[in-house]
Amino acid sequence: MTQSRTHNCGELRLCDAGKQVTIVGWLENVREVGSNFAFLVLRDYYGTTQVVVETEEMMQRIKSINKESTISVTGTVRERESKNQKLATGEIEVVPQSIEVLGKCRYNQLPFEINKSKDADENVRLKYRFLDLRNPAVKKNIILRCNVVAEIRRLMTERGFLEITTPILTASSPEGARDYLVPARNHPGKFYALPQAPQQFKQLLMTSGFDKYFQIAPCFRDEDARADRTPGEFYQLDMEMAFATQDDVLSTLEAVLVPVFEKFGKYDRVSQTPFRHIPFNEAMERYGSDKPDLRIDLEIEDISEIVQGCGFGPFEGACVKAVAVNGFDQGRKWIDKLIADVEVQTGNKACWFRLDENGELVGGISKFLPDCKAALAEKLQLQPGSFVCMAAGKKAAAQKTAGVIRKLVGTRVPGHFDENQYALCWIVDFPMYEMGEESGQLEFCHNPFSMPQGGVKALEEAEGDVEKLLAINANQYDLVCNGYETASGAVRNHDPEIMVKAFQMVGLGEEDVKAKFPAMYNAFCYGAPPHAGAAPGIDRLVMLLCGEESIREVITFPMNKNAQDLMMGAPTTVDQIQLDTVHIALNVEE
RNA sequence: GGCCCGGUGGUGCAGUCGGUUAGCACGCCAGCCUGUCACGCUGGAGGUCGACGGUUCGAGUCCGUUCCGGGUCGCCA
Repeated sequence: MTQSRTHNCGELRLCDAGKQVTIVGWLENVREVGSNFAFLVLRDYYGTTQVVVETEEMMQRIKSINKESTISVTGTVRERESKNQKLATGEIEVVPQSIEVLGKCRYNQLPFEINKSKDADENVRLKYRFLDLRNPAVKKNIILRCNVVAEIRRLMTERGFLEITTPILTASSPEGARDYLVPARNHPGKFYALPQAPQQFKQLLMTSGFDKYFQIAPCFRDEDARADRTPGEFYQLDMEMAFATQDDVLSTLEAVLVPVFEKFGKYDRVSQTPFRHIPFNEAMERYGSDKPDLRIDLEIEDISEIVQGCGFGPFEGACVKAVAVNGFDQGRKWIDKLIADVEVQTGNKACWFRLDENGELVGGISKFLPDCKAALAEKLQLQPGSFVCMAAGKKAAAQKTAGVIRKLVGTRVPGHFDENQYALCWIVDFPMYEMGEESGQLEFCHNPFSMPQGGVKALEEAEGDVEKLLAINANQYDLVCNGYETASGAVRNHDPEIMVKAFQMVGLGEEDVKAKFPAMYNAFCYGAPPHAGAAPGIDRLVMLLCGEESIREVITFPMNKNAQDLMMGAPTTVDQIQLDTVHIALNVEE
């Protein structure tokens, strides 16, 4: 580059007319108007600026330059003859004296058009992510993410939190997700693991007396992807506070996250603090989910007792949940789509009935229900034109299915979904234990680090009584925003004796605790502070702020669903020498 | 691993009941156009319809198998 730029492509204004400038960027478009006259659009990070070519010499010069080449234009700023009010730089143009190609684009046909890259096939976008990111509409999410992270750092630091980094190469943890393993060259047969979260490190920092810790922490989990869950790696605002209660953590996160939602969010409305607290059991009962979307005003009703004996097989002896809407005017096709979508998302079939304009039971399973009609009408506040969709089964399955019905009906029937807001709530009082579906044994419901409510006393009183144990709640909480789990946290169990007791309830002993969490168990025996913390997911938070439905839109270089990086070609095979160095023999089926 | 949806020129999509030369928009190439800004106009190139097999006189379309992608269930302490 013979001449450094004097201005960027977003800053020239009418007052700059007459100045000699050099601007650089990507050749976004060429509009030829007449054989000796053309407009070039030059784009950089900051914006676009129009360059007008008026001489035959310059026309020849630009003919050979492919779009998306980088060029340097030196020339004079001039007031436009016809201005474009839609553009920040729309009042001026640059008349070039020289145009230098800095980086030639060797292809005149791109894999996709830059400004339409969001419509392109995702494989192609991910393979050419560097081109995809040239699109300002794609780039904007990444920029927002940077600003969000900077703001979070500022707010946390302001509140006295220290950002402390923790190891990436660490020990495999025995529970939770599958680990990513890294062979240890100097220790044949042994492996490091990438951390699923800095959980144990941050708790150890508390025992070391770092009062308030946070970290924008990479976390690695070898689990399958979802639309809102990237495979492989993701980032959390990992935070922990010593000598803190649940309320200390919740109010800290409210104080940090609300300004972030207000400043960067797509929607202006954000829930007022303190956010609503909804106990887990209540959330499951009323919303059929531990991450309810509170923008939907529908709630689930239990009609198990009303419909017992109605003669419809799946209802017999089952838990039956219903979602009702009034003023329903959709046809059979709509309903069939709903039932099909519920089945796709839950694996369970929903059933339904309607009341027609005369208040008569019609459609679906209505023929089984005449005897229950009055009771149903009272419980569900039915009117002529009501639609009721139901799920039956074991309690948890019926709740979950009804939760999906609530979400689909609420967003599809007009008037029940107040979309343009951030509806936040805390889900609290998660159960400490649950019955394992496969094992039939008592298991930790979420994680074994949480302090059981009532402490060791609650455990001792419930010991041996499965019902009582299942009723014990943990000091554990999730932050939910618009139906997405946005953060998860707990008051930790910092007492080795309570830890051992908690493990005993699931059939494990002191030796197991020591073996699974040696550092923490050891550290807690040397005087640990009560502590609590949480970890909001950065990717999901930014996704909510941007209003994106795919998490890949807020990750700079995302992997695809199958945890492949199509751009870099990861994962790859490696040389035999590399394998030998780390003492790995492959056992791969053809 | 199960289920649902999709795969058609470089890109996005249409393609009816199985029937003639597979359409449209954008992009690309050529020509025209002196104020465009989603520039416009005219013409052109570009397709083994994901792959394999089957049914049929005839398959983009129907059937089977398979590959790839997305969604979802399982999974995610």
